[in-house]
Amino acid sequence: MNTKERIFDVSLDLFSKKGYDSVSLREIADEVGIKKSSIYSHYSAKELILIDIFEYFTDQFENNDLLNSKEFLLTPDNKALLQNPEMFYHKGSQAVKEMLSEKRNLKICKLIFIQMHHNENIRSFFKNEILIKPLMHWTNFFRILKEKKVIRKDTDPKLLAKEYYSFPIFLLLEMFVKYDDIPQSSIDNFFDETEDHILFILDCVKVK
Amino acid sequence: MNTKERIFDVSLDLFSKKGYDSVSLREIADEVGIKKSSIYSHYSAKELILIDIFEYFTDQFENNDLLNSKEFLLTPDNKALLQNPEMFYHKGSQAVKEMLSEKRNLKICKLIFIQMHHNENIRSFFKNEILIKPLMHWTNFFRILKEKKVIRKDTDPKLLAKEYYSFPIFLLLEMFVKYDDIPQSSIDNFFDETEDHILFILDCVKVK
DNA sequence: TAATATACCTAACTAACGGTAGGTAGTAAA
DNA sequence: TTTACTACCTACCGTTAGTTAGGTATATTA
Repeated sequence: MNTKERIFDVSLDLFSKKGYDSVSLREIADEVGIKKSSIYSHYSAKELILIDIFEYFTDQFENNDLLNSKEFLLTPDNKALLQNPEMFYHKGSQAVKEMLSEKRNLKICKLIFIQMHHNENIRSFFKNEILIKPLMHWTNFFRILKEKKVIRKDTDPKLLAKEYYSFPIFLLLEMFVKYDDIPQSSIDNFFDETEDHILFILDCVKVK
Repeated sequence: MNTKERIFDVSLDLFSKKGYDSVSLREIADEVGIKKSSIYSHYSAKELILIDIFEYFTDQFENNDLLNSKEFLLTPDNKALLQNPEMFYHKGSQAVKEMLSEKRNLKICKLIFIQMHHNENIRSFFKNEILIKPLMHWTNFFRILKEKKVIRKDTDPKLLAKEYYSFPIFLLLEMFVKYDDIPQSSIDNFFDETEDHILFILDCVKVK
């Protein structure tokens, strides 16, 4: 593992625990085992480390196979979906699981939660990619289920989207507040609870 | 309005927008219209401003009449609750509404969301008072409803508590990410959406 | 009227920050 | 063998942070 990667990982680790501003280059250098000025051989400014971390994440976000797969795309003709909406949820959940199973990504995710109020780029990423787009996605999901009479007609797709989505976001927030280093058991638990949750919601609104 | 109060309010305003560390005493002093060293006539250290703000909030939290009223206390013998659980929710919601209707409290609430990852006191306050205790409260709520057969017996009070509570927390987070200054319309909307939400949940699990 | 306290000021201090200059040892290419 | 580059070093820079010292004008109290 080369020095630049070590700087990347040490920075990410510290940033995700204390926030960007509270971590000094001296601290990073100490942890890596070099002098602070040597960091400049790899990153020409502190902020470029943060940008690098953030780019690493968004690249993965955009290139995630499952999130972009045809199976994940929701169309009104998707027979499999209509017969088994839980299956469709499962696909999406798989994509998130794949992403968060890498420790780096989980740390970046935490960093985003911590840092979004202090950095305009991260804030707008959170707003668009973590709030608006997923909510649109799930609204569409419930809208189609409603059109196709899989779920009751007195339901509001937009409300249901929030009903569904607020739960895992809450769990993430809870996790990030609770732990500096997030244990694997807690991650597993996150997916279990979210699974129970979607089953509950679907059971509530399905046409019996 | 005396100078100390002005320092309090200006600090709260800036802290809730940019976070504690990103706001300098110069900035606060400029906004108040005095020199930075004059702040020390009122607060002997920067952190004492934050502590003062935080104490102001927790005092209100502990002394909130509605939250401590008998009507709010949940007992298995509470006939009114069993006949109309929506009413019980309404009481709790009133207490929160009363609290957040004061602009200062809303700003402090935002400050807590922003600052909790950087301050151990605020983090543990959030963990205990905003996460653990409310979840216990709502678990108890659903547990009694279940015992008294108001809601279905195949429900899990703990899951229901999270089902209920994750939603308003999500809305708060959404609001704090979206706005620097939170407009009244957004606050009104928060309570409307939360009301729709609890009605939806109760409707889902009620014995018909 | 004299003494005291308050609320502000200017000016300076110390510590820490991100960043730069300039040098050195080791490696690789010409 | 010379040249050039890389990755690191020591030492220092300017800036800004929170904080303190010491002074002044105003208002209150003895």
